[in-house]
Amino acid sequence: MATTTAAQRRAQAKVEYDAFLAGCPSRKLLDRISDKWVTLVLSALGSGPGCVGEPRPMRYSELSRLLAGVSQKMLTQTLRSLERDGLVTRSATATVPVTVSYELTDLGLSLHEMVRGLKAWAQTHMDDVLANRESFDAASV
Amino acid sequence: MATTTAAQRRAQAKVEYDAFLAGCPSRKLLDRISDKWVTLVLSALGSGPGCVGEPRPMRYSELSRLLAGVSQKMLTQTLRSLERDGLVTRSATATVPVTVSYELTDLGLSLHEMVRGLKAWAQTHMDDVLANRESFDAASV
DNA sequence: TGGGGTAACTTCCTGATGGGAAGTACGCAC
DNA sequence: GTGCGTACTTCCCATCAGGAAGTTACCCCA
Repeated sequence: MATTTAAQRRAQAKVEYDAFLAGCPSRKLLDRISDKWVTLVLSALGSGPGCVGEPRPMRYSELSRLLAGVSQKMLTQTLRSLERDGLVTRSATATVPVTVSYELTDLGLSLHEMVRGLKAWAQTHMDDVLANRESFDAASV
Repeated sequence: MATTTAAQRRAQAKVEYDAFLAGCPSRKLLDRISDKWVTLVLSALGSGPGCVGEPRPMRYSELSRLLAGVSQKMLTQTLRSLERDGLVTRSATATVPVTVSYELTDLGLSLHEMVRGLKAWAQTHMDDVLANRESFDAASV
């Protein structure tokens, strides 16, 4: 047949791209999204401050305040690359001073589903990890 | 009451730890697991070369070959920190030369569930991202 | 009319970090 | 005793992230 369904194309992509290969474009993409600021920005845009809300647009300054410790440079850089990859949209309104807000696209939302799990995992398993570190450090004195 | 169940403690941890805060330990943990080599190592140990198999132990050299482009330094460093955090176990058998193999713990397996999604996402949405980049770059000439 | 304020960057400098390559330890085989 | 294979470890350098200060554009208040 001449046409393929989305599911078929996706299944094919799975064998075409292999993120284990250094030269594969999907490896570079995986490197890009396996980044702490990407994870935090997507978490913020996807479920708000408490990580329990709905996806909603957020302003630059709001993100900057929420993601404690992010430098302006890194935030701008991260948002720019997410925009380029089609994961967020940037919209500036001509108020004074100019107001810029960022929002997840559908594609960004699909990645958010994955990333949200990471943040939740870190928070729920923190105690386990801490305990493991303690016993590891104690053993290797 | 004086005792708490594991589930209660976990629910409490969710509010105690907030990875958005720069000083929170879970933020540092999230930074640690939002790392390209962590993602790739966990993917490899969790589902083998094609990302379709079962979790199984892998040798240092096997990982090094599979994760094309990883330096020995980074692989050792990543494995060490995963071991410290209780996500993998390291077992050396006294053959000649010594054989070392790494295997996911239950904790590592639970993180693998999240991480596997990231790699799959990168591979299935590669084309979308590529298309977005093209139109973005074309628009900003 | 000019000084101050704010949002969203941008630039510069410097310290940290990742990659590459070379070195190490061990023990057997030749 | 020399060479090899595995699993590291160390050193050096290029790149990169963080911090702080500068930039633009416009309005408000005196």
